[in-house]
Amino acid sequence: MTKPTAAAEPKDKLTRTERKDLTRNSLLQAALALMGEGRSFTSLGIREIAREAAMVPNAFYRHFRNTDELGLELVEEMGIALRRLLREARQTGSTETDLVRRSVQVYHQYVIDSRLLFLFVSSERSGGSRILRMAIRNEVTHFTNEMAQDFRRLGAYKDLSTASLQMVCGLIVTTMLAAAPEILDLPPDQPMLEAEMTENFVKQLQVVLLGASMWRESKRPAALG
Amino acid sequence: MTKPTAAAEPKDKLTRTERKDLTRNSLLQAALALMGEGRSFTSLGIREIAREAAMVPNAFYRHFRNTDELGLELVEEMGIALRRLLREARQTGSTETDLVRRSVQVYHQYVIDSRLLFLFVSSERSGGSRILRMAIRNEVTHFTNEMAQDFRRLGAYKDLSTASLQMVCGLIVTTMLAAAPEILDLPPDQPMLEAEMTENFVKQLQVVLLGASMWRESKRPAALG
DNA sequence: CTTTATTGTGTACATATGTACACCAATAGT
DNA sequence: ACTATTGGTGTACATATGTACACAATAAAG
Repeated sequence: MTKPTAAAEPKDKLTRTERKDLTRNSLLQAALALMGEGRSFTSLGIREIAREAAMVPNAFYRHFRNTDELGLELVEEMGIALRRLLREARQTGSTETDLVRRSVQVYHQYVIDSRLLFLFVSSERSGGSRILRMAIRNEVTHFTNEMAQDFRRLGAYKDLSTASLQMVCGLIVTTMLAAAPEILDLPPDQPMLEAEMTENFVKQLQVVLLGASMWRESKRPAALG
Repeated sequence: MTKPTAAAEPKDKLTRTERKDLTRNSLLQAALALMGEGRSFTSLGIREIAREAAMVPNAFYRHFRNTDELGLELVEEMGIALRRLLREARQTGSTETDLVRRSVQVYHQYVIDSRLLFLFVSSERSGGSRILRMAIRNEVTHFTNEMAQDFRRLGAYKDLSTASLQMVCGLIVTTMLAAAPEILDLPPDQPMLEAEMTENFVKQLQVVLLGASMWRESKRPAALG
C-alpha cells in the first residue's frame, strides 16, 4: 500500500493522503465550529462549511458528496468518543456507594470537553436528516449494548435477564443524553446551578438503578397479554 | 373593542381579526406541514412557509417578525397539548396495576395524533434556535411540575419530598419525550415492532416508578456535601 | 359618507446557494 | 523520466432567499 521507506518523514513533506485527511478534517472541524456558533447542522451549507475551513466551495466535493455524508463522519467520531467514555468509566474502580456520582462527573466533564460533538449529536439525534438520525440511533444502541455487557462482566444485577438489562441501560442512556443539552446550555460561570443540575442527574440515575435492583422479571410469566 | 352587533354573523362575512387569525393559522400549519415532509424547522425560510401557505412572501411579515416568532407560537400550542394530555391521563381511572400501560397507550396515540407538533418539539428541543429551545424547556418544566402536583393529589408516593417527586417526574418526562421520535420514525405497518417498542417503554417507566417507591430521602440528612 | 388602518399583493434588488466545467500544480505509479 | 491521477482553484449560471417599498382593497372608525 503506502510505502513510507523512512518511518519518520521530514514532517513538512506529508504524503498526499495525509494532506487529504488533513483538509478533510478541517472540513469536519469547520462544521463543528459553525455549530458552536449557534448554527444548526441541518441548516449548514456546503459553501458555508468550505468558507469556514478557508477553502473554495468546490473543494468540498473532493471529500464529501453532500453535507449528510460529512455528518455521517461526525457520527462515527461520536461512536469512538462514546466507546472511549465507556472504557474510562469501566476502569473507574471506586467504591460502589458513589460510583454513580463519580461516573456522572466523568460524563459531565466529557460532555464539556467534547462540547461540539455533543452539540451535534444532541441536535441531530431527533432533528433534520433521517439518515443522520438513524446513524446516531445505531451508535447509541451499540453504546447501550456495550454498557449492558459491562454490567454483566462486573457481575452487577445478576438476576436481570439480558433483555431487561438492556432495557435498563436504555433508560440510563436516555437520561444521559437528555442531560447533555442542559449541560451545554449552562452559563459557564454558575457553579451553583451546575451543582444543582449534577445532583439532580445523580439522583435520577440512582432511582433508575434502585428500580433495576428491585426489578423482578415478567409478572406474567409466559402468558400472552 | 370589537362590536359584533349580531352575535352570529353570516359566517361568510368574517370580521377582520378573524380572517387574520385564519391566515395566521394557515402559516402555522404550513410550517408544520413542511416539517412533516422531512424538512427541519430550523432550515425553513419565510418564503418557503409563505409559499406552502399559498400566499405571497411578504404577507408573512404581517403576522410574524421572523421564523422564530412563529416557532414560539408552535411551542405555545404544544403547551396546551401537553396540558390536555395530562388532563386526559388524570381521568383515566383504572386499576393501579396497569395504569402505566394504560397511560403509555394514551400517550402513544397522542403522539401519533399530534404527529407534526411532536415532530417539531422533538427536533427543536435541543436543536436550532436558542430561543425556541428555552421556550420548549420552559413548557416541559411546567408539564413536569403539573405532573408532580397530580401525583400529590392522587396521594401517590406520599413519602417523597416535593423536590424528589419533581426529580422523578423529570425522569418520567425525559423518558416520554425520548420515546416520541422513535414512535414517529416507526414504519406505519409494523405492529410487531410497535408492540415491542411500547412494551419496552412500559417496562422502563415501571422501573422508574419502582425505584421511586423504594426511594428514601437524603442519605446525608442535612449535612453539606 | 369620509377618512384611516390594516391585510395582502407585485415589483425589485442585493446577496447566497448548489453545482458544472475547465484548469493547474504536484504527487504517485510506471 | 513520463504520464496519469488527484486535490485544489477560478469562473460561471440558474435559482433561492430576506427584505424594502409602493400600492390596492376593504373593514373599521369618525
